[in-house]
Amino acid sequence: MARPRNEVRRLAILSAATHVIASQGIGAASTAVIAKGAGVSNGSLFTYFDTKTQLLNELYVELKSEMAQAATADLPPHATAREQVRHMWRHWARWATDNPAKRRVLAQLQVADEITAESHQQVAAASASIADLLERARVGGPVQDAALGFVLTLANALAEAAIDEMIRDPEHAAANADTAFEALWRVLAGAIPPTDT
Amino acid sequence: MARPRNEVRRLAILSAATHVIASQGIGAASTAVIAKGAGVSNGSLFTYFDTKTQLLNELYVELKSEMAQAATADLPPHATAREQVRHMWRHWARWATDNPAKRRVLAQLQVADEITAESHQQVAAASASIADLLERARVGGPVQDAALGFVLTLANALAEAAIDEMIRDPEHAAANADTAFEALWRVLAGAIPPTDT
Amino acid sequence: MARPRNEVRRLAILSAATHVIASQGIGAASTAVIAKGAGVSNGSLFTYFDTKTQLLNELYVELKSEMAQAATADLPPHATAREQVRHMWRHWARWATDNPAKRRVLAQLQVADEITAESHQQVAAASASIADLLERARVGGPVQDAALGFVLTLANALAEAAIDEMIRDPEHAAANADTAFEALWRVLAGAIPPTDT
Amino acid sequence: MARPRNEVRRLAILSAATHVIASQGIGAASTAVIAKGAGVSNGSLFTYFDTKTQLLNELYVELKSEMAQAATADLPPHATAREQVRHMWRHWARWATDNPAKRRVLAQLQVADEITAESHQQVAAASASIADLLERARVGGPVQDAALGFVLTLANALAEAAIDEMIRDPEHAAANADTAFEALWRVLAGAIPPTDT
DNA sequence: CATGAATGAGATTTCATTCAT
DNA sequence: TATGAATGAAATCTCATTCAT
Repeated sequence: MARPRNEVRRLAILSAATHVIASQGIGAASTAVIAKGAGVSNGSLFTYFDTKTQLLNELYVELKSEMAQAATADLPPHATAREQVRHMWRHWARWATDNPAKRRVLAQLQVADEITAESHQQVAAASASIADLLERARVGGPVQDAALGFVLTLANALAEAAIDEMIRDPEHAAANADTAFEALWRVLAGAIPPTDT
Repeated sequence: MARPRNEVRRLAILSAATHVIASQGIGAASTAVIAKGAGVSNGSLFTYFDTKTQLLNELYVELKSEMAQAATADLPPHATAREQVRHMWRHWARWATDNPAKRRVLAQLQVADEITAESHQQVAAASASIADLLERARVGGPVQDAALGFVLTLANALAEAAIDEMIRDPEHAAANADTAFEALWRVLAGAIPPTDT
Repeated sequence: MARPRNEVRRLAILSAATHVIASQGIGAASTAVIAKGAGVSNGSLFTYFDTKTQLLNELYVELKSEMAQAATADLPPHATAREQVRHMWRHWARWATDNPAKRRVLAQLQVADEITAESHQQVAAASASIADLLERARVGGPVQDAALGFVLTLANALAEAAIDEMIRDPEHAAANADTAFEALWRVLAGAIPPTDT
Repeated sequence: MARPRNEVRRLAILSAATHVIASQGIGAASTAVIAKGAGVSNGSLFTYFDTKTQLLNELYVELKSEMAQAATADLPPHATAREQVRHMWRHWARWATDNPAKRRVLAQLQVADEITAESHQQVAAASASIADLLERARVGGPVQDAALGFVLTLANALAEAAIDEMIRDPEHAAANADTAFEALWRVLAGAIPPTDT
């Protein structure tokens, strides 16, 4: 079954999957429900995705890539590392708060057994520019000798936790975002520069 | 008296569930497989747990409580906050690396839709001493004004990420453990004392 | 398993079965539920009744016999057939309205597949005095040449329908009882005597 | 268009259910057995009926409607009430003796707990012309002041009992049919016209 | 004899996937 | 290519009956 040309339908299916998983949980996301949500027949879904597992994997890669892209968009090229990390962090947090459903889905897919090692690798590749930035930011800091993967995991965990809290308590979102950024930066660079917004 | 309800069997079922979920994922953990793994008949499982959901919830609470208890065992009462956090962190990490299967299960159950709000509350109660310690540790630090829940989430995410990495790369586990603790401490207290192990 | 001596328990089980079936339907009457209703252990039930089918059959015979006995109690020996039938009918209706649960159970058991032919025969034997009375009453009437079983079935159906209605609409129970008796009598004897009551 | 939902298959399932219930009782009528009897896969049954309960309810309504329609087919419009009731009675009896399996099923479903109040209402609506006829027939008779529901119940019980007997003893079916009709008529109208047949 | 845990054969229902139309 | 009916394996849970205590 070659990939068909009607990209719109494919996206409709992925979108429906997102909404179903976000609102009802991954357990309720049967192919029938997803197809209906996409306004597509049950059987049609399988001309766009060979298996349900494949659908889930593609969704995972797509969402994670979108998030990575949002995080690193418009990075000011000549700013300091701290400025760049702060920029990234803001965009990351904005994408997350703007797309709570996608975030919820990502959280579920991240630990789902159906996601293959290959997908995780693809995601890592798509997150390369985030990795690059963190690599630069940690130079001279306390985690400079750790494995980069470890630092990435740490940073990601921190960010996820912060965003979770921001979504849960929108009123203090701004303050928490700042606090979280400072925490992230302390982990990376260990110190706080004298002045900065 | 009839055959008494056998606590050993109940634990065997929970243990079987742990092993199945850890090795095959939560999707493969049917009651049939769990029962067989426990050397128990399919029907018998349901004399120990009314529903599969209940089994999962009890397993979650049990594992998380065990972890919390391991983390806060033998806390030196008169040590500094930093010493206490370090102590907790070491025990936590040791439990996690000693029980990788339980860790994997916990990671899966934490985001499973079957886990009820009540179970999450029970877990929070069981983790009270961890919360207390972090509450003391952050005094005067950069996150002292954030919601405690937020700090807990942050610390937990950090620890989980670190332990993930330690399990993934056992050779550098010790070094990573130290790095992670320093990161955790910086998040909590913001500064590094001049001397300490 | 010989019949045990503790008749009280046996009756408690039958009574519990009656209440469960009457209120929840025969589908909800598992041996566990019946046993609990009788304040008896699950296993114990099987020392009083070899199988669930046997329990149901004994219950059926018991209830039907009780009803037949109630219907023909204190039959005035020298009264006319009409007087006797009326007497029987009144007692029958009273028993039914006084024991609505038992009635409902009887209605369910009558058509249950578990009731054996033998039980139906036993019931017929227990209803012999009703049969005798009807046999006498129909002499000279329009159904005098039909099979007696047929007449019995007819009379029973009529009575059941009437009692159903009396239970459903208690306010007009008395009037309906009279109407039903007249109907019954017309079926049996075909004519209404000039004066009576 | 996909394969269209096949009415033939739906009827095959209902028919299989009828045969199983008639010969083995409602207790033996598992969806697996019914599906196999219909030459249909287990899962397929559920594309025609959402639940087993629904299947049973539809079967009940369908059979009862068929019976009511058979009973009131070709009613001579200008005949006397007695003629019309006799006509109805004959058709009713013929349908019943021609379809003994359906009859047995109806008897079982009538008292099954799975049949909903709504189904009973639908059945009542489908039996409206029978009710109309009885309403006309009882005018001036001894049950003219009773609730119509009561009269319907009575008539139905009488008919059912008679048909039971006719099926049980086919040799005397014709004679019993006549006897039963006279009984029915006496209940309704109280008197027997001088000449007829 | 009483108890209630143990058993395992079903029962109903869901669902990814296939395939006739 | 789109549709949705068809499939049957699997999943959860129930229950009559047995049997260790």
